[in-house]
Amino acid sequence: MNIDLILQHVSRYIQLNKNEAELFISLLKQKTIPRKGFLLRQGDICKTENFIIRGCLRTYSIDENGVEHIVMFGIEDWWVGDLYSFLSQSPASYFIDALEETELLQISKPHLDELYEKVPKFERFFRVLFQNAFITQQNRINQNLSFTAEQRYLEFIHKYPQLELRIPQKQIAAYLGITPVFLSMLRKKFALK
Amino acid sequence: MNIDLILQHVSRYIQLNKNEAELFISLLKQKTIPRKGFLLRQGDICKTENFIIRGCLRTYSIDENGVEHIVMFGIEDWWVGDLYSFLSQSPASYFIDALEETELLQISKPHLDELYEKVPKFERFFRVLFQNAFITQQNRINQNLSFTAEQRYLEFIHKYPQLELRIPQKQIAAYLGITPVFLSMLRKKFALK
DNA sequence: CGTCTATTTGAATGTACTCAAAAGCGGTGG
DNA sequence: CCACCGCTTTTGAGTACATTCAAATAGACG
Repeated sequence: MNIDLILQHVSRYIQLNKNEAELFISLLKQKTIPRKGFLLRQGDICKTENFIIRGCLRTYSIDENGVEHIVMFGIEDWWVGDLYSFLSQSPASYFIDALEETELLQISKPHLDELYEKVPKFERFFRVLFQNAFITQQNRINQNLSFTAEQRYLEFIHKYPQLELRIPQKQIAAYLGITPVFLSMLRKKFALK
Repeated sequence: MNIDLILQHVSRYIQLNKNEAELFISLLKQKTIPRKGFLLRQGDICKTENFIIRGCLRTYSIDENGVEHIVMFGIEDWWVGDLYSFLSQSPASYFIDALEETELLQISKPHLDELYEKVPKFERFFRVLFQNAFITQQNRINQNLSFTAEQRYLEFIHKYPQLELRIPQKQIAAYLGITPVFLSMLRKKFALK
């Protein structure tokens, strides 16, 4: 079980002694999701928060016209899940599926509560994580308000150059909030320059 | 100094004993901002996180064409600030000003760090706060991707009926990401039905 | 009461979408 | 290993949603 990655990840924010690290690890469960496999469907209860060791997931909704809208991509070193569903144990708003075969470490709500209880440092760990996520999301909201589709696309490939190579164009369009057709037109325009 | 509101707010998530509450309060500074007054300008360093006791603030950016885009409104019981600027003590991306005369309780970065140190429960407090803010923002991102301007407007007045009455239409347009002119057209359409 | 700002209205324009069809690409089975 | 099938991307034409510009009207505040 590939534990090093998550211990390294945690150690960027808090220091664990041996006992604490062992407890933490004992609360995790490994899972592998094949390409195109689902981690969560709209309407399910989200039972776990999920740390990605390897692979790529997308969190998305499907609107009344059947169009997919991606609220986030997850790759190595990221946590994914439907947080509201997880916390309230109510039906999920989002689908989560794999764009590549993906290896996860999962923690259930009871286990996470136990972890907060026994190792309160994890309050800080997740406080910092959510803090950062808040900043990232606020940025994205601001950019969605301020920028045209063209600017948002350029910003995306500038900020996530790795992702652009791994992910079909169609998915990038669903993240930017435009149609694949329109994204194709934008790219053609750039190619001419 | 009106402290009850913030103590009540904190007690929704963590329990403080008398000493802890006194320490917390001792780290806060009160401030009043007049209508149209600024709490923060783009380029300033954001020195404090700010809890709103009374009034209404807006956090916004101004794009290259001089157009304002509102990333959030803040009213009673909310925290506002430019979080990235606050944490890194680097120049702010956002302006924050008052739509109404607003009363704040402010905590500086050194004081907040001291608070985390001396009363670690506050790690949990802010962890939960950021958790909730994350969910709210993710929702907004999803709605910006999924909905037309018309749907977003209806959603807004449904979700924040109090705000709609307190805030000029122009500001709502800047929050929804549309022009005031177009919002006016939408409203006319509804009035006819 | 007068000034300044917000809102409304109308016309012309632009950005992004829909629909339809063709071309490209990748995975799978024969 | 090649051929085929399904999915993604491209291309083009027509359309819809939202913007810009300009001017008139309404409302708020000193």
